Amino acid sequence: MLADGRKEFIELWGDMGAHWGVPRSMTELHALLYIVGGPMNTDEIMKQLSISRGNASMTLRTLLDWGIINRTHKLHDRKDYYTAEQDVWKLFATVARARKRRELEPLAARLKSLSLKLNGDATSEGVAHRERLESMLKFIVQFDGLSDQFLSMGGLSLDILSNLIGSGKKTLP
Amino acid sequence: MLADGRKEFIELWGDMGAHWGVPRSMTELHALLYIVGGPMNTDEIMKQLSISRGNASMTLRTLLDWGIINRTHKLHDRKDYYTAEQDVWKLFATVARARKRRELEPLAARLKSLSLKLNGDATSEGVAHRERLESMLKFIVQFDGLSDQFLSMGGLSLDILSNLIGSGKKTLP
DNA sequence: GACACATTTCACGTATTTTTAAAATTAATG
DNA sequence: CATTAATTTTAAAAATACGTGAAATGTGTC
Repeated sequence: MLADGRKEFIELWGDMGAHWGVPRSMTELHALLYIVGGPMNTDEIMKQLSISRGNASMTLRTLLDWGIINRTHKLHDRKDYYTAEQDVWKLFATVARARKRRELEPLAARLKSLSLKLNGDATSEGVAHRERLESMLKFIVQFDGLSDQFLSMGGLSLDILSNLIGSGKKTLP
Repeated sequence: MLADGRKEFIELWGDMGAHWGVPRSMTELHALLYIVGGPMNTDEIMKQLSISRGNASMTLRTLLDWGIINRTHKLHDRKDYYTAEQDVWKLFATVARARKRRELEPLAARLKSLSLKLNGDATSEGVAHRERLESMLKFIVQFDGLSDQFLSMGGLSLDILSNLIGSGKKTLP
């Protein structure tokens, strides 16, 4: 039913997900909704991707949790319909923010408490270890802060920053 | 032999790796070398992490490939010794560049060829699909370019950019 | 409030990935 | 050039993650 190019896009997106440690069906399902553009219900999705109802249900829920798809309804139809966010920047920012919250922030917190724990150790070795730990921590905190700012800049950030950093060299003639 | 805090750091780093789809022993081994700071040989590493020689060997090779540890030697000792890069920015930039090359660039290439393939389809549906595909592609290409610039800025990038973007608001008093 | 349909949960089997242990290869020393 | 030590490869075992289908739980309609 879906033309070749679209199937290939879905596969491609699935490969990408697999590479990133995200279940293949997660990114595939999202790719399907993204490329189709309009709302689809669970059965249509199951058929297109040939996945089970259970899998579809769990994956849809996770995508909803991540905030990159939405649930809608049609009149006189009890089925749930799903649509993907079409703004690529929003998509990216949502996923990035979620990852940041789930991974970077807990990491920083654990490093911080570890650093405190090492305070007691006054041996030269202990001090050296704490220093290394702290430069790691410092980096992560800085990176975290920068990504906050970056993500709150909105969709034009990429253009703006490219110009800022590259001192305008790389723009088109 | 290793104090508690260090063990915890290794575990923490291992957890992080697992989250990112990288084998746990990969990031653990790197964490060990990073926190210890000095050169270690395979046997010391095996003992500390209680992993097999085979595992240690394969993991060390991969870390060498990634360019985040180095091989050294001691006089009158045939064993190989390994040290981790201590500069956190270099560490980050190396890993990021490798990921970029291995993931972002092939992705962009595949999207590009897909977009061409869809050119033949002149139905309104086909056109809509190609448009979505192309906004995705455009984003990825832009992002790719920006990260190139970012990664070539060196260790002070984080500070500099924070000030640039945040218009100096978030610096210390 | 009971029926029909839709969704979610969960225990299970399957597949993939990671680790191990042992065999093979490579290199170094006397 | 043989012997010993170190490393890499390999194949099997263990661990983990993934998807499935059926049963259970919801939800709206008559």
